[in-house]
Amino acid sequence: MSEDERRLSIGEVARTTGCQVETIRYYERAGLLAPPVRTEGGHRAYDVAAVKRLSFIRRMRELGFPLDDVRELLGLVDGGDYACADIHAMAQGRIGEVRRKIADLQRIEAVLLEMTARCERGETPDCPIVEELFQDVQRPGIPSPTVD
Amino acid sequence: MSEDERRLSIGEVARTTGCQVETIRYYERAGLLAPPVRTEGGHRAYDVAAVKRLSFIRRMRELGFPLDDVRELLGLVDGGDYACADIHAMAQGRIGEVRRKIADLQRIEAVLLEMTARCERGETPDCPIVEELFQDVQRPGIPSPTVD
DNA sequence: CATGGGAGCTGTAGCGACTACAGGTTCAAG
DNA sequence: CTTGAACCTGTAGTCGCTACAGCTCCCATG
Repeated sequence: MSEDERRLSIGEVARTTGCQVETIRYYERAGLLAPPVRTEGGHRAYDVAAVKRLSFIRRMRELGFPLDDVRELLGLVDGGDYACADIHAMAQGRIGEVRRKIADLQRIEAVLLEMTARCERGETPDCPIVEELFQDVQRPGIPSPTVD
Repeated sequence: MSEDERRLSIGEVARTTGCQVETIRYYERAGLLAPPVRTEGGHRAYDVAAVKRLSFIRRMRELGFPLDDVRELLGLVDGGDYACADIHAMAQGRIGEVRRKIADLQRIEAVLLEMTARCERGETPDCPIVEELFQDVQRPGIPSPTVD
């Protein structure tokens, strides 16, 4: 028996990929991971390919791709009919989102810094932060779309 | 009747605060906004204080505070027994989170840029991005906690 | 005064991506 | 053979809304 035929339990897969056991089962339910063969007792027994696939999913998730994107890309790879250009475009789109998010967060940081700078953090309930937030004027404000 | 006694419909409140009608009702259910008086027909009729409170909630949300924090802070303000220092600490904590998130996103951006730089976006299915993501080696990687 | 339609009402289900049980079965070490 | 960790299924909960469905209400126009 070669190295490629080794079977791993779901717990071993979880440890090697850094995913949680429940998440792996969730990915199977969600159609991202094919149902593996089972032992006589009904336990999942994964092969090396499944581990690679799961690592792929995990890396895409770490880069912030939504599961729909992961599913799409896996579909293309499975079919073997994907073009490098498509994947490039996907990554480019993601870069745009990340940049927008960074910009939003930097604006939020600036507002928070400005607020805390004016705060004397005393024992009295006269907090300029609270006062500012309770203003009835519409502040120029922080972008609404992607807040967090 | 003074200006302070004017009553507003939920739709008017939504327009002046920039919240959505459903969100306002959700905040009421969630215990952030006291149930307002009702008209004979059962429609909510808000006063000016409610509008201020809702604007406060909205601003905190825009700054990325979770509803639990908003609830807590409103509780303190309602009780009148809050200390400026506590609020300062809360804001400081939030600044830390924002900074961590920015750092994570910058790392993600760097990885995505590096990946796309090596991509020739051709018509063939030999994409270095896909290949990289399918590596079975554990990459140094992106921090797991706050991905997006 | 009737009518139409926009706004409001309640209650429930859905989103994304997990996470956390409860209550059972299997596996492997001692 | 016994123990207890790991596994199984199925369901419900998380967060902060959002989107119905199927009503009722309000008000302006004819």
